[in-house]
Amino acid sequence: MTIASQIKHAAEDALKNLYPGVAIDISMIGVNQTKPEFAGDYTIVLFPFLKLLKQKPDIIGKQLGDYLLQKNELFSSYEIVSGFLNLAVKDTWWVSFLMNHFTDAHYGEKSKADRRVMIEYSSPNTNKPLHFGHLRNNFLGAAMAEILKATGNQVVKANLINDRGIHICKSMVAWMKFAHGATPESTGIKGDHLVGDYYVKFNDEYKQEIAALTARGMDEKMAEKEAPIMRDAQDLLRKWEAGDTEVRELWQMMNGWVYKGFDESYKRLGISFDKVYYESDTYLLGKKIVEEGLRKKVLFKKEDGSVWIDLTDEGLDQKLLLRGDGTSVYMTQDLGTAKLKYDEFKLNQSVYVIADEQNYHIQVLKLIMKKLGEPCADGIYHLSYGMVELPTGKMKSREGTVVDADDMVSEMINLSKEQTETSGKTEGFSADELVKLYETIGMGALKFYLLRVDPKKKMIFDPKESIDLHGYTATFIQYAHARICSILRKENIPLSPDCTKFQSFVQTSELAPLEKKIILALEEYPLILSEAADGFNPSSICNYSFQLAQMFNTFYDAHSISKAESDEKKQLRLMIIIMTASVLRHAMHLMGIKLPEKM
RNA sequence: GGCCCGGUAGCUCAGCUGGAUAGAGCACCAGCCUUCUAAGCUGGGGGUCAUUGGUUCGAAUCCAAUCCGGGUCACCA
Repeated sequence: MTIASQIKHAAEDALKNLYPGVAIDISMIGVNQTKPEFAGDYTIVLFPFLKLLKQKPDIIGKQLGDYLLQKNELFSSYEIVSGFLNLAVKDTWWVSFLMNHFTDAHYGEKSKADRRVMIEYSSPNTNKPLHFGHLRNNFLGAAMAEILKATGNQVVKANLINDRGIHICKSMVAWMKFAHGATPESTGIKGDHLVGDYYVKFNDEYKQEIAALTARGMDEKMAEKEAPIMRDAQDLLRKWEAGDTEVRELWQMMNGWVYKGFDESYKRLGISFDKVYYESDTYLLGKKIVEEGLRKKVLFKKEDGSVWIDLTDEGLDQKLLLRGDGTSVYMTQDLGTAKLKYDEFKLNQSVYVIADEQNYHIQVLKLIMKKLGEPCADGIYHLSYGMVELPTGKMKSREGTVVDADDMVSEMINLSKEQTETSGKTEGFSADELVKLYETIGMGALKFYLLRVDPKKKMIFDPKESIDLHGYTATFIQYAHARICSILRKENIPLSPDCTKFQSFVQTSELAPLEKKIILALEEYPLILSEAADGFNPSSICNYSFQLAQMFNTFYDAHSISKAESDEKKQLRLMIIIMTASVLRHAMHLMGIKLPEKM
C-alpha cells in the first residue's frame, strides 16, 4: 500500500474514533503531497469535514493531528495552515522504505494475475514503408505491452498485417508497368521503400490519366473510375480474390520484399510481436458472424443483397457489413478477427492501438459484437491516439509528404553522434561502443519524443527544428543515469548490489530536504506505474522519469556522495542513487529506452 | 448538420477523479566547471488557463452555452 493511502486510512480511522456516529467516507479524505513552501510531507485537506463535524478547521486539524501522532507510528509532527493539516512522516519510515526496496530490480511491479490482454499495434499496410506516424503507433503499443506486463497482466503482442486489398494492387500495377523487373537486390533499395516508390508512381500516373480524361470533357468522378491504371488495379484485385496463380505469385514476391524491409525496421526500432495475423488469412472470417447475425435478426438484408446493421437507436447510423455481391468490407474482417483473437487466447481484454480517425469504426465494431452477443465485445478497448502532423498539415504517402521512419531513425542517430563529438565526450570509448552509444541516444530521443505526449493528443512535428537532446528528453534521463553509474563505478558498487551491502546501516541524522524529496518520489513509482496502466498512458511515466532525473541532478549538484560529510550520509546517498538509477532503468525499459552506463 | 476529441507562457507540453501563490522544457537574460560526467545546476522576465454563465467554503479541473481547430458519419481501408 502506498504511503498516501496508508495516511488516508489512518485519517479515516481517526475521524471515526474522534467523531463516532458521523458518517465519514474515505472518498472525502483528500491526501496530497505537501507544497514545498510548507513544512511536512503529506497534507490532509480539512474543508470537506467542516459542515459534517460542525467545527472550525483549526479544531478538527488539532484533534486529527494529535490523534494521528499519538496512535500512529508513521508521523513525527504536524502543522495546521489555514485549513490544511500538514503531516510529517518520520525519517525512520522513509529510511526503512529505502532499505527495503533499493536493490529490488522489479520494484513497482504487480504480481502476475490470470488476466490475459492482447494488444494489437503497428498493423502496417504492405504497400509502403513505415512513416513517422507509424512510429508513434509502434512505440505506444510496445510501451503499453510492457506496462501491462509490469502491472501483472499476461500480454500477447499482436500485429495484423494488411497485406491484401486495392492498395497493394496499386503498387503491383505500377511495378508491372514501370519497374522493368527491378528488385531490391537489383536496385539496392530496401524492399518496403521500393514497393512504396511504385505506390507513389501509381498515384502520379493516376493523376495524369485523370487530367487527360477530364481534358477530353469527362467529369472528374467518372474519370477517377475510368482511368485505365485504376481499372488495372481493380482487375488485379479481382484476380487476386479469384486466386489467379500469376497474380498471387507477384503479390507474394512484392510482399516478401516489404516484410524483409519491415523486419529490418522493426529490429532497429526494438519492436517485436508474439502473434502475427495476415489480413489475407482473416478477411473472410467475418462472413459467418454476419450470417449468424442475420439469423438472429440483429442484422438485415437490403433488396440488393447487402447486409447492414441499424445503429440509429444508439445515435449512430446504419453500417454496411457485407457488400451486395457478398464480398466482405473492412468491418466484416474486423468482426471475424475480433472473435478469432478472443477464441484463440481467451482474452479478458483486447486492445487496439489505432489512430483516432478510426474512433467511430471501433465504436461500431464493439457495438455490433455486443448486439450479436459475442463475449469478446466487453473486452474491446480502443487505445486511440492523435495523428502526427507536419506544420503543413497531414502526412500523405500518396503525395510523398511523409517523414520516413527509417530516415528519421538515421537522422536521430546522426544527431546524437554530432552532439557527442562536438561536446568531446567520445573519450574512453571503442569504435564499437560509440556506435552502440549513438544508437542508444538517438533511438531513446526518438521514442521519448513520441511517448512523452498524452496519446490522445495530436502532435505537430517540425522536421526542420528536428529533435533536441536537451531538457525534457530521454538524453536527460540517460545522462542522470550515466552520472550515477560513474559514481558507483568509483565506489566499486555493482549496478545491482547484493542486499547485504548496506544492511548494517543505522540512521542517526536527519534526512536533508533533497534526500527526502527523492525518496518520496521513489515511493510514488508503483502508483505512477499503475496509473499509466489504467489510463493507457505511457506519457505519465516519461513525465515521472524526467522529474526524478531532475531531482537527482539537483541533488547531485548540492550534495557530494563520495565525499559526503559522514560515512552514514554516504551510505544513505548511495542507497538513494542506486534506487534512483534502478527505477529510471525500469521505467525507461518499459518505454523501450536503454540507459547507458557511460555517455 | 449528428456524434467524438482538443483549446493552459512566444513555441512544445504537464497539471484535469475540485484544494494553498497554475508548473516543466525550448527560446531569451544573468550567474555556476583546480571538487562524484556542465548533454548539468541556480536565478530572472514571460499567463484574461478560448469566452460567458452556473455549482461550491474553494474551479484550469465539474455542469451548460458559445467561439475556434481537428476527426468522423462510404458497397474505401
